[in-house]
Amino acid sequence: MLHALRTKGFHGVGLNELLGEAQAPKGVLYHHFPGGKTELALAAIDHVVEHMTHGLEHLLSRHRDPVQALTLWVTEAQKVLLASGYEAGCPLATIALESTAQDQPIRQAVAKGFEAIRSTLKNALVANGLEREHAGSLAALIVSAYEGGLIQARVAGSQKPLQDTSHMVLDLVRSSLAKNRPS
Amino acid sequence: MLHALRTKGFHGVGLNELLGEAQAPKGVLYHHFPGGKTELALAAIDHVVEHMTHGLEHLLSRHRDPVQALTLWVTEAQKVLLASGYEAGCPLATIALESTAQDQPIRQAVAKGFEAIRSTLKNALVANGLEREHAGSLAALIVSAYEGGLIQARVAGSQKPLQDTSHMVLDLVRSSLAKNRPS
DNA sequence: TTGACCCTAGACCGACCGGTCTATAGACTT
DNA sequence: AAGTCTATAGACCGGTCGGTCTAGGGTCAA
Repeated sequence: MLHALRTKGFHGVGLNELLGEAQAPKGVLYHHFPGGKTELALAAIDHVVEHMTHGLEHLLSRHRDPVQALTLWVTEAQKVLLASGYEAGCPLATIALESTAQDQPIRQAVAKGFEAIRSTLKNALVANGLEREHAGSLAALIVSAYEGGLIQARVAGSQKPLQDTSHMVLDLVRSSLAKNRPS
Repeated sequence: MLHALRTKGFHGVGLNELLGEAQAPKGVLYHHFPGGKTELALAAIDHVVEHMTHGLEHLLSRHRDPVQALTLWVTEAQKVLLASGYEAGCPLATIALESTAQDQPIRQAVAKGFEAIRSTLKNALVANGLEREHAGSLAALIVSAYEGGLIQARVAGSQKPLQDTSHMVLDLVRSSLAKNRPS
């Protein structure tokens, strides 16, 4: 589901196709997920959000320098993108854009996910000396850049837009931290 | 088509629904667009790309300070987003993420669009004293931030993520320009 | 061994998808 | 006025969608 979601999007995946790949019949799906495709997507979203925030927190805790952690984070995304032949971007972004006002539950889950990632980043930045508001804005930019960079790289079939973007953002983070904690 | 594309995405819009709104029968569509839905989407993409690049160039030519032009650009996007009840983001992003490796023509059109916007921004930055490579990276970041900010704002139902993001980016552009042209 | 219960399997459903095709209305030529 | 050609209208098509429903297999307790 996750792979399909990030490559084709919610509407792009067929339930039958999905179940075919998984060698599973419909019965079992609707037994465990009475909510059908939507509930399945929600579970996938929750899963990916947890995965992302955990991975991010792990990197941030392992590396004293947030810039280094973020660099590794982006590197990982680039690896995944490349390995998938520029098909696998961020699942959250795809679902986010496809969702309409009717898909409230899905939208809320995605929004919560972005919020969680921003919050994780913000806390790390605050812990490194940044003022709260500044850290919040910077966190929003990091997420934006990540998503936007992935979008451009995906359609361009090239790492360049993502590399350029992350290069600029990392520079900004670096200088922001240096300015506020000139230890 | 454009409105539908940016709110529901390519797969999310039904052809019948579209034609119903437009009060047009199928015949006329397939007469003018033998390629069907795909060709229609291509036309819509070309249209929106032209609209965006023209608008951007217009703003850049009108205002000596690129930061001011970009500020107005973002403000406009915010207005549209708000007026649509947080439904209308950037059509390019939605299509970009939904497209699969099979949708080559669509992907190329979107990629060309992003490339055009980046190029426009880059030229403006170079004209204002930035070194070429730096300008290219900064242009990529601006586009990334714009797209990523819109995504987050859309699902969050709030301008904040976009505002935070653009605030940071505009600061960065401002300081970059100031550093390289300390006139 | 029997009955109860849970899970699985996949046939089946109506709705709707994108796309095709024929009939025809209207304008333009001669 | 007759013929031609283009643009319109929408009925219709097979395929696929997400979702439902029933029949059956497996595993318990008694």
